[in-house]
Amino acid sequence: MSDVDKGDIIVLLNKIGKLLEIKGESPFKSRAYFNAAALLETLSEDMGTLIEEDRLKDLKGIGNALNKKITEFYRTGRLEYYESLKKEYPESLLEILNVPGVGPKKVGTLYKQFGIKTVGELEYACIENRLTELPGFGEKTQKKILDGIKQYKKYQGRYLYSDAYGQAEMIIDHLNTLGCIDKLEIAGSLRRKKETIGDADILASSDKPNEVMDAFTTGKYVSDIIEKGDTKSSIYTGLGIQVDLRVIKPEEYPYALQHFTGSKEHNVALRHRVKRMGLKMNEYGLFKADGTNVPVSGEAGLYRAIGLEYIPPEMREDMGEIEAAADNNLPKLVTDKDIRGIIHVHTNYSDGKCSVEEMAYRARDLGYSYICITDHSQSAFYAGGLKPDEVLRQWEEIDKLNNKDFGIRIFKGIESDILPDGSLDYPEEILKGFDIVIGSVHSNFGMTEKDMTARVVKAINNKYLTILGHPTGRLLLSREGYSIDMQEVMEQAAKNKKIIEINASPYRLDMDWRLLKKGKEMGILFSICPDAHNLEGLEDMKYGVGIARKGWLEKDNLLNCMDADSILKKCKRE
DNA sequence: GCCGTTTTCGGCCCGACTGTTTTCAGTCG
Repeated sequence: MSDVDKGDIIVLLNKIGKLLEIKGESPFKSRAYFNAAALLETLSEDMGTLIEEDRLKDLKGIGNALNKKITEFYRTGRLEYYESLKKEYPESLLEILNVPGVGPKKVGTLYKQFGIKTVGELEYACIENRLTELPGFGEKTQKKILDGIKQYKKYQGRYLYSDAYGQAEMIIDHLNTLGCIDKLEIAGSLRRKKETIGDADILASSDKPNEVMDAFTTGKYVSDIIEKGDTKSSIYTGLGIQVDLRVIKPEEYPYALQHFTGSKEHNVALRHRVKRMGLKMNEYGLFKADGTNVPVSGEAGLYRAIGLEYIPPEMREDMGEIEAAADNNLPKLVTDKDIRGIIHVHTNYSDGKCSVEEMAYRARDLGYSYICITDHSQSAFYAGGLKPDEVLRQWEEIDKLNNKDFGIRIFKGIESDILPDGSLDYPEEILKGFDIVIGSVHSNFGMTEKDMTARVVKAINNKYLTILGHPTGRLLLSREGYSIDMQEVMEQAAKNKKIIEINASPYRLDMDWRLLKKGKEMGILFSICPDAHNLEGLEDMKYGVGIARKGWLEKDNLLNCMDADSILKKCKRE
């Protein structure tokens, strides 16, 4: 037995697909590898079982050849075909594909003609002015590649949702001052509320596209213009984020909005469906075989015209939403308004900036009916974790505030470290005084998956733990989560009726939305928590709601959609 | 490399912009 898991197989298939593109194989062959990888991604069944029972080949998209290759890799941890492919086209070529403006064909040519294998070698060749010697490569291409490398090295091409959203909003505000725009909206992964964003897409409808494009490319936020056309222009903002603006005719708006919201996978699946219906779909319309357009009213009308319920943008990831929409079986997604209260807030007792009272007042003003204060526990010395006597002092203060009855209930909580041995950070007599105990891992990240899973599982089995905080500890774009078996964690949480946090901080958004749907099916209750350290942090709740929506959650799946009394009842220990 | 109310062979989703081209390939979404 090797320790290959599904993620390893997906990575391998994608790598093979890309190397085949670089090699110049049939695009349909490489696509077969990408399709298989995407298929496995949506699969919740255990890979081991599937392979042992020889049911892999029953999946639509996996034939004889892929079945054999996946099985070989799963059993031995090695795929001979891939090893020989790597001898021909080294793995390091894949990194070059991340440079904007460089695709598989160019990588292939550069490798065959110049032996360029890395981003660094490519940069050097550009500086040496050697690229222009190649047919099909000119002065401008070389400059574009050099700019692309600069961009890639600076930011690796991805941004936090919150950063990208801020830039897009600024541009929308600027364009809204024009008089000639009919409709204007954010599209793309930003509209789908992905946790990180490659670029921001904005869609406008206007009868005067040139005026709109001129305004877009001359705004104060522009640091560089990448391209400028009648229907599409792209710029880099001061933060280095690429923003694409598309301008279309007003009558094309619903079709274009759907198209440019994506995801690519959702749209491919949708077009397959549309094709089977004898229709054709693109950003300009929905067409019958004779070429006449099917008129629709809005994006919802477009989905209706192809026999589907309206699919909210957050769900458009080809994770089963099309099938659910065809069966009129889409969930009624949670909204910001469903959230009744805030859990997971730090104050100046530990590493927060504000007092209990200040945080509570702001939460009240934001319309919430309760707030649960959860400062760090005593072992978190780096964050000023609370010693038992400080806990008692905070409880007194909370009791006093609650007696004033100023329009919001304050719960006593703690974000207790889950210590390396899996225990919580206070003796029982302190733990039992909290209304809510969030348990989080803040130390010893380097444990093996087995040990880390055991550590967290032990905490989940502790009767004083209410909520498992940021379950992987990841920091988006900067720190990988610790290795942990989330399947096991979710099973234990379901069994022990423990709540799992959706940390709404835009730096975390942990747990990952891709796991939420599964957790929901397992009957797990989640809680959207801002992990706020100041007043502004309370407004991060909206990011968590977006992630919950991506994970198909409804208000009944969320602890903090309950009222204050129900929460206390829910969190009461036997 | 996969698949079949169009098919066991010949298809496989669709279009804009750029650059290097005299009609198109590559990249991107």
